[in-house]
Amino acid sequence: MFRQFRSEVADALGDALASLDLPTDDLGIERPPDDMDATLASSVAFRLAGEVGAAPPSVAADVAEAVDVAGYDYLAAVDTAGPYVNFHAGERYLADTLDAAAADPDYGTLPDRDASVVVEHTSANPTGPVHVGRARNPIVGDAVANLMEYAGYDVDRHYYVNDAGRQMAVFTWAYERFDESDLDTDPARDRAEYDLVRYYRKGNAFLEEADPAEVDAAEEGISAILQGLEAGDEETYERVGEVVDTVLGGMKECLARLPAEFDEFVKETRFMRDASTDEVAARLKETDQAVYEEDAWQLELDEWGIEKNLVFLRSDDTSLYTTRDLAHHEWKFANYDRAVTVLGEDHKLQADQLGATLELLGNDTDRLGHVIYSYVNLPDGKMSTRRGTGVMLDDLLDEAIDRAREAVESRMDDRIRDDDLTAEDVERIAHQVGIGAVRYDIVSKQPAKAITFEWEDALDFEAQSAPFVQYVHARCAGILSEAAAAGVEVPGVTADADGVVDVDALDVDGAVFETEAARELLREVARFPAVIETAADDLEPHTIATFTREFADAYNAFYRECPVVTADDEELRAARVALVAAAKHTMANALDVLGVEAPESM
RNA sequence: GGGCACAUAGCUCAGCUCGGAUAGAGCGUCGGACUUCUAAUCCGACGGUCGUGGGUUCGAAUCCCACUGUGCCCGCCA
Repeated sequence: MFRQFRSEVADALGDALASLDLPTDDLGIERPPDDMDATLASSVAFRLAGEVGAAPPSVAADVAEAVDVAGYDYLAAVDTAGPYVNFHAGERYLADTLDAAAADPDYGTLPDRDASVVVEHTSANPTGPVHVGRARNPIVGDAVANLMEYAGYDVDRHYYVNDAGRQMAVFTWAYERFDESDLDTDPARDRAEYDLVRYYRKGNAFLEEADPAEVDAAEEGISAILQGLEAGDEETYERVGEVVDTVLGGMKECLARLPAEFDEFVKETRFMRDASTDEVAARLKETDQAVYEEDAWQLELDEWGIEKNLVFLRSDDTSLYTTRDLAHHEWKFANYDRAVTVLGEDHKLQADQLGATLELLGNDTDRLGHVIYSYVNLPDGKMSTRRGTGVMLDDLLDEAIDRAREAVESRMDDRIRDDDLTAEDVERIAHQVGIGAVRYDIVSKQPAKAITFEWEDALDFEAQSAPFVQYVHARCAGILSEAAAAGVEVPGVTADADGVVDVDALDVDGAVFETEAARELLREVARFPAVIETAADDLEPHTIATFTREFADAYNAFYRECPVVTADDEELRAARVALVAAAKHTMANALDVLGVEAPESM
């Protein structure tokens, strides 16, 4: 609704300016401050004041006078407040919003764009347990993927597996070289990646500490693995693959707890085996930017503002990570309309080089998108799988669930409420709130900002956090089930088990719009699809979290002022039940984008 | 040394892409509201040189420049 209203305002204002022979290139349409009773406003009068030769308020009055609201569905009135032209939506705007959102559990989903997008995220090297330093990636990445789906894209989620590098060669060598008896620790958790990471750490420690002769022998073994991969040796692929798949299997289980699921795990070696990396390298050699210096093939990318040469073939003619990633991205372009990658800021230069080189190879890099996030660090330094430092994501999630469970239980004791929560309910709520709080805390912040991990901050359920917005959903669900269970007769309006309300017979011109709190809530509901659209266009899922907070404020004001089940008359009750259903769908879907569960009760 | 980010209330953060109405929330502090559809809620008060300095503009937290501080990157590693 908001999107149509916004387009109506643009049309009406454009026509008005044209009729006054004024430029229409900058309409200055914006959202007015919260306390202003207008749906949209324009600051165009400021810019036209000089041209017209009159003060902005006078220009605004002339413009408002020239706007013709006839013929528009939602644009009902125009007035001015000083230099601003304010646009007001009519009753039908709110009525249609109520109608659309109450009846549609998928409210907020935009029309199919007939375009596919691959969202690549996480892609952590399969060397061991997922630690909190990396956790921003799956949480932001999953939200970006969800967001694109809501925005009408056909989305695939990919995890790019770096299975061709030295790290995996070292890991494979160490796994084969050492036995359980060589290790001095037990696995921190009974899962594959916790088991195998011990070999990886043991191998790395060995390479640092062992006698030079032993290290030389080890390096020979590692080198043999790397050469086997490069030569396309099947046996080597199998040896490395066993380690990669086993560790990755464990990491998948950890990520599934968030939950973050993937449609495909794309292995780097795939682009070595199918010869596409060689093909990319051959094409790069033919470009004007290719130079052969210091025995290696390089690209001069200074046209793209990158001073550092990019080596794409080593002196022994083997490929590098970036060369393979080029083949990987051309494969993405061949299969998808857009490719979005979520990656840490340490990969920024590499991403810039990749983009420049893809353009050089003739690709349309407008199809490429990046979400760059800054790492989560510990108060006293970085997290490292190799060194074994860091807080594991599993431990954070466990602790979050434990603390959430304590909170549920203490609230049941301390509070005056008619709870009939079963033990299963407590456990469900603990999971929903605990994991939701971790995700919400991370996804609600701008990814570019650095975060230092502190247990207390990460697990604070009081601050603007998941339970605050989840509670709104639980309140909606409570009212709807209350209305249904109490057998409240609401003509034309029935809420089924999923909270879907049939509003066909609802008199939407009814009293629901008399209360300002209800109108304000409906305006927030109306805004949701536009919020999805903007967030998807900008790849900014954190703006959805901001929306959930603003939406929660509007809902809580409505909740305070407008009794629903006990409303005075049937028509009002029916309309408010529909509004609650609309609010529930809005919040449920906003939370769904964020990957945060929407509890029916809490 | 060069490049890319970030800096907003005591603390944690929105707002910046595309300049516009009194810079917004939460936490903390202080004071209120549960015989009421769930108080994980709500209401009120206190709290700001928007890092510093310049510039552009009718108008700058927002755009430009310089500086300071912090993070990240600058390998024939991934």
